[in-house]
Amino acid sequence: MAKVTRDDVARLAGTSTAVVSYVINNGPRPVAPATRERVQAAIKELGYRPDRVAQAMASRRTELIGLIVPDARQPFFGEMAHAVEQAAAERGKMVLVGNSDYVAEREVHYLRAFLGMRVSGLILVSHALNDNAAAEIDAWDARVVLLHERPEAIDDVAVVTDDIGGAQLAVRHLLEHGHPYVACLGGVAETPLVGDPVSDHVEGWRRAMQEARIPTEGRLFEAPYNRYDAYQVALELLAGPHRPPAIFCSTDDQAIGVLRAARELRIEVPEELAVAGFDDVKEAALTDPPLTTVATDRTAMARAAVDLVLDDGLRVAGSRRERVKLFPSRLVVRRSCGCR
Amino acid sequence: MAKVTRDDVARLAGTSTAVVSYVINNGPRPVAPATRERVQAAIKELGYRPDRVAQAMASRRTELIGLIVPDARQPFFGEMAHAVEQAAAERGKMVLVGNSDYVAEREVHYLRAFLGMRVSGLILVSHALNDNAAAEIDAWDARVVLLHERPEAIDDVAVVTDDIGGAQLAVRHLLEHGHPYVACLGGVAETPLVGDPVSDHVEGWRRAMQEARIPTEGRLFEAPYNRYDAYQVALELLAGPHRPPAIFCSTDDQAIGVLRAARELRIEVPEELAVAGFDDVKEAALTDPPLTTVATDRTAMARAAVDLVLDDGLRVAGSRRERVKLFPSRLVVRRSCGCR
DNA sequence: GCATGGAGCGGAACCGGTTCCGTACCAGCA
DNA sequence: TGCTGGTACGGAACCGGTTCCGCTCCATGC
Repeated sequence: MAKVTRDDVARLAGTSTAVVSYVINNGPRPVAPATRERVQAAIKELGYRPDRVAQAMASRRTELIGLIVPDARQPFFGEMAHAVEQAAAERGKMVLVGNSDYVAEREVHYLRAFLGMRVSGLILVSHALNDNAAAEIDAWDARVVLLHERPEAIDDVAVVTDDIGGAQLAVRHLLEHGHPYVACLGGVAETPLVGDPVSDHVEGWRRAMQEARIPTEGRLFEAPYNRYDAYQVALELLAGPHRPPAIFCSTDDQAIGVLRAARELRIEVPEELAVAGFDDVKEAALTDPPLTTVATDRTAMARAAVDLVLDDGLRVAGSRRERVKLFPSRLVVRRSCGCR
Repeated sequence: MAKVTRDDVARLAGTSTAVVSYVINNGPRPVAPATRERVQAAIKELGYRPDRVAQAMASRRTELIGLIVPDARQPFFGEMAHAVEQAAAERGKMVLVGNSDYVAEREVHYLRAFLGMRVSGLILVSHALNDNAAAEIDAWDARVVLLHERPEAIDDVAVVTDDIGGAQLAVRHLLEHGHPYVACLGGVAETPLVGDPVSDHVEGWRRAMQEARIPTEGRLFEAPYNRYDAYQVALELLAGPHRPPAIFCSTDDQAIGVLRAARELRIEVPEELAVAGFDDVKEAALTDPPLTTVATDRTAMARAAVDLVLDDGLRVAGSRRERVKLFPSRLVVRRSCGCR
């Protein structure tokens, strides 16, 4: 099909290209109803579709939001990305997703690429944020919202959950079952970041243990945030001489790996080992036993992030206004912790 | 930071904007080494970054590939999307991902949106493809490659696996263990499509059963392609009066749901129930017991799809050249089928 | 010595829209 | 009737690049 431009439409409707533009965008200038109808008829007849690239070029705007996540294959990030996509669609925007794979330079790569495409805003759910990225963002004068994470380097606008508090809830709950202590499976921090939610989970664990006057030394273990690596680490830990009575994992995905390792070793959960996670991914309800975890409202958070980035997303490295939107987290009790 | 255009660069380097362009794109016109260096110095000094939108506008090309999947949260699609992203990155392209959520109109929506953004090609891994979508693609004269699926409406360029043959392998393998028959958990087809790989899995099951002269009537069950729905269906099926001795699932995700249901019902796998899936998602190695399945080379398929779409992706609804790239599938034997 | 040709570059058209500016036209009012 | 003001619209500049066209300059060949 031959390319149809707005010129063709204007010609057929007997008007100017400007008017066609106003009809398509509903203003801002008044258009006589009769003209409007002629234009619309012409558009339909020719099967005209405006060229988004040209629109973006001329208007210096796009309908795009960039989203950067570490790895969308992990359930938490996948679900978060999906929620952002939904929220964006509700506002007529499309989402570009980039997976950083936890590599800082890939993150900067996507940052650059997205900004070059003139996305109208950026949402970062990222582990690898560093000064390099901050500089990039600053140079482009971009609207950015941090979702779920809040590294130090960049901390103006963020949508986060109460990670420390949520973790405390979970650990306290485990302690109430009378376990002498609760071990913690934290993440492996390539770049230790203040504001990393997962390390905040570790912090929550630490606080809950301290409240109960239980020492934490030697009870913190580490694994990458996914089930596969957590499985390997758990196999060693649980088969070793100091198997903990209970373990709090900083992500559900890790907890799933731990459950799998326990089964492998014929350790009964929750009778011989209590397990809790964090995130309440969909799968947590279908593990065996179902996983006790801490839920966050991903849908609401995604919506908030989209709203913020579109309405008043800030330049990240500019004024330190500290606009942080905090969402509560709540404990979801299932069988893996020994209740019922 | 003030916007820097190539004009500024040209001025600083004492040359024309055209030359700047040739330097950035490495040709096609020769540029004297000295000039090239002056331009590069100017670019660096000014921190100039070309505007992708303007580039796309002027060159009528983009570095974008559109990818439409049903739901990237499902492991298979998530892994496929990741593979495509990798393959595209190797060729310097970026991927726009759209989730159709199995809804045909959302698919057309993304199709339209992506084409409006002048993606240089489209890769469809989609269930909902229909004539509507085909018309849209045709209207835009787009380059399209179908990955993993091959609906009738659109069948020129496709990258697929040997779904029927792979399923036969798995079912034959199950039969060799002496089970009187193998049940099949197929998909729920909103729109029955010839070329739907998952229904091809069912077809493979049917053929393998026929080879062995075993009737298939009443032995085909249906569930949506994810573990959650499959779990529900399996609970009923396995608790009912006609529990099959073995079951072949059309996707691994479904098989995971079946395994979970079996555990819930205290049915031992593989002793009391043999299970096999299809796809060999990463998680299949970590189920309990590990899942026997049929593997396809997603990395190679994704790469092939990217190559096809960039090099000689065809207009889908044009000539019926039937360019189909078939990849073999192979059986991966793990414990869930009773071996070892 | 002069035609030939290719390398290197500047100028300008162009991609397909948006948006500013100016004007024609008509109604309302003095 | 003449002036004012607002409505509807046409013309054209502009967004920031790419790419075509043609010019200059210099080396080469006869």
